[in-house]
Amino acid sequence: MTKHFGEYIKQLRNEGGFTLTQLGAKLDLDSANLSKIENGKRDFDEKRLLQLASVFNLDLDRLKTEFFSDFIAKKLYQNECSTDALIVAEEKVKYLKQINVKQEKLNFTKNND
Amino acid sequence: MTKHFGEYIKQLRNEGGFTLTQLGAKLDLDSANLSKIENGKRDFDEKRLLQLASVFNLDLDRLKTEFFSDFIAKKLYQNECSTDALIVAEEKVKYLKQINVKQEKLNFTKNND
DNA sequence: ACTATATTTGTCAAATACTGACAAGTCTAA
DNA sequence: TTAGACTTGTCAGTATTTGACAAATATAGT
Repeated sequence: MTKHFGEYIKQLRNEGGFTLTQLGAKLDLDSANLSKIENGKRDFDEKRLLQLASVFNLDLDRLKTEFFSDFIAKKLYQNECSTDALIVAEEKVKYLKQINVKQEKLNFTKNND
Repeated sequence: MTKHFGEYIKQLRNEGGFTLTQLGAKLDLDSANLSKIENGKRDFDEKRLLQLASVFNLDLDRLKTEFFSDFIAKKLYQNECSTDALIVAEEKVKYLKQINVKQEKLNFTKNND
């Protein structure tokens, strides 16, 4: 388990035997900034997840899970929020998906009047 | 269940019989902007959670749970991220807390050399 | 229909946060 | 001690968020 996503990247990088400069190049990222990310002083930008996955041949969905779980844990921890929020969040995601399905059905009907 | 936190505020406001202007005043918030929040067109600012809790006499921890669960659900939904992230996040929160405890112990020892 | 109030929507400048870039520092191994 | 790796600090440019206000629309009472 890593303290933050940057630490996870560092692990990957070390396992892969890359330098900061090498990995930075693959991610379009200054090595200095990558260093900060690895040390938790900057956040890794969501938009580079796909690149990261492809550099290390990772499954994007798993990587997302890693990234967002980190993001969420940090948020809850920093705000001293109960992990009950996670349970509630799960229900809400279901609810949002369900609404979306309903909306699609409505649009379908509408477009076929 | 509400689609977003703003909708939840709207419920509270209606139950309390306030107008947007009235509630806005209590929250230091322009009524127009509060309207946008209620309709999901702006985000409610975290820093006003305490005020919100006090206006409606709500338990702050419960309100935080509501707020952050919404925040998290939105994040996962928008990024099409698996809810597995929630399980992982729970472990991570535990881990972060545990690290913090260890750190405190270290500091304690240090300060008492 | 008219008026007053409530709500919604659009816009904009100011404040804030984020990002890329680079310089300068420390660390490490040959 | 020198080269490459890594860390840290800083800063201007960019993007995002926020507060504020005007104007449009909606709603309810008369």
